[in-house]
Amino acid sequence: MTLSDSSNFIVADDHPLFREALIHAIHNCVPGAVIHEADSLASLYEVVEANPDADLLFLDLHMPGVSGFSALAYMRNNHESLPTVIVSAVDDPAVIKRAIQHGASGFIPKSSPIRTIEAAIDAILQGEVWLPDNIDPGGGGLDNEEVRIATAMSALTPHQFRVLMMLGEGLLNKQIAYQLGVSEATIKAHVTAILRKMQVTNRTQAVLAVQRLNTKEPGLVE
Amino acid sequence: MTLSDSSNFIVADDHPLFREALIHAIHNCVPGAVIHEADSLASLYEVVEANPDADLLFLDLHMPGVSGFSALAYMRNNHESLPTVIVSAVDDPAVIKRAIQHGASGFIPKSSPIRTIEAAIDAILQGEVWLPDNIDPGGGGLDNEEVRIATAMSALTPHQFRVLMMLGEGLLNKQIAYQLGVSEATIKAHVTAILRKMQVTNRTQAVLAVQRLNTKEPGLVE
DNA sequence: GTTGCCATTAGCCAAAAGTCGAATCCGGAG
DNA sequence: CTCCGGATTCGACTTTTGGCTAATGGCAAC
Repeated sequence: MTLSDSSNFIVADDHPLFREALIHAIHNCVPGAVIHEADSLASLYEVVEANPDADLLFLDLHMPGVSGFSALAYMRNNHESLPTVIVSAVDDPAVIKRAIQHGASGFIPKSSPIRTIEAAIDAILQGEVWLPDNIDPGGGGLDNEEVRIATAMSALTPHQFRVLMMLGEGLLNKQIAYQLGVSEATIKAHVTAILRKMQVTNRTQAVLAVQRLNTKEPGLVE
Repeated sequence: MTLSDSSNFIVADDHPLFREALIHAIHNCVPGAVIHEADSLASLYEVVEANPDADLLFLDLHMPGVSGFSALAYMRNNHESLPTVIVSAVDDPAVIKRAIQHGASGFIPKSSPIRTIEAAIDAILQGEVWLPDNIDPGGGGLDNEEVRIATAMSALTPHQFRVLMMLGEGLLNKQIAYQLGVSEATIKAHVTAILRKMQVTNRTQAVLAVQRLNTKEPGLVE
């Protein structure tokens, strides 16, 4: 009941069954909605590029190619006009808080009953920020270091971001080049740019930086 | 009131104030106890080597040089006769469960009242496994991958383990060599041995493996 | 169009990483 | 004591990284 007849949504989740269920819920909320699917970081790129006018992105925290808040931080700063809702099996309050602080427009735990999920979708389409019950997004802000990393990461170009994620899998330049179908020289150029922007001096440190956005553990008190 | 007059304890924690408080509590439980202190991974090594007959180790989860379960996994497999109690500011049930599954003889949250800490020490000296209230160590076991990593890590020699931890800080071979006072060639040899034992092909992958023992996030469901 | 950014690649070079084999040291078994 | 195995050390060699320059083409904004 919410929008024009040409509502465009993107659902990014690597679990086909859940994707289908989510799409079903969306259709219940917005009957005429057009929904595009992605099941990996690579396909998410394609879909987002192909649909720059999308109204909302449902993003799983863990997909092949990305894990944690990396993708969220990147999407938020490179496609500011595309609101992003996190859909995740994790329901740790700290994770939810961090997602919101990284710019998510809502957080839907996969464990939610369908009724709740539909209510969440409705609320978010109204422009609200939807959170599970009993979650207070207030309180302490993000770790300084985490903000710095997220900011640096959002300054990466799409290709650089993909390469960074592959560094995070421990791949060699050669392997990355092969998988992306480009020459090793290209990857080296990307890596150099990545190290600069992330303000680190080698790939291991870049990977460690990414890890800080990919774990529940923010900065470890005491 | 528990043991012979020559009880030997080791307290490893980088926070001087807390170390003192813990030592005080131990003295209350075992008046004649001899207590050795360590405030880093390096000093922990020295103290453990110097006191192979120690009766119990109180180990903080986060010290300069190590973070997470790495040190626990290593100690448990290289000094089997030395029971280890984790003392940590973290009190996430999942973390406590994993500590026990990695072979800890108990878990004492730093937030515990002194009375409780003393009760914990008493219980552990009796040979019991002490846990905070309302923690059930049962349930799902450790991630397969996590077990493999912990096992591989426990096969490392002391030097190799230290080098691995320093890899985990993103240091260069050169820097590690300087800090340990040996040549770069030596570090390279250690790294090669580490890569073999951890069954990975480069340092980035080794660091990623270590990270899996250093975060709350075990294997990420769904 | 012109300008600027991104992606791509080559080529070159210096530094870092990783492999191999060998020397040394050291603690325990015989 | 001698011998053995592992830990530690190190140098020589190969591969991988990372930095720099320069050139190409595409695409979007001005």
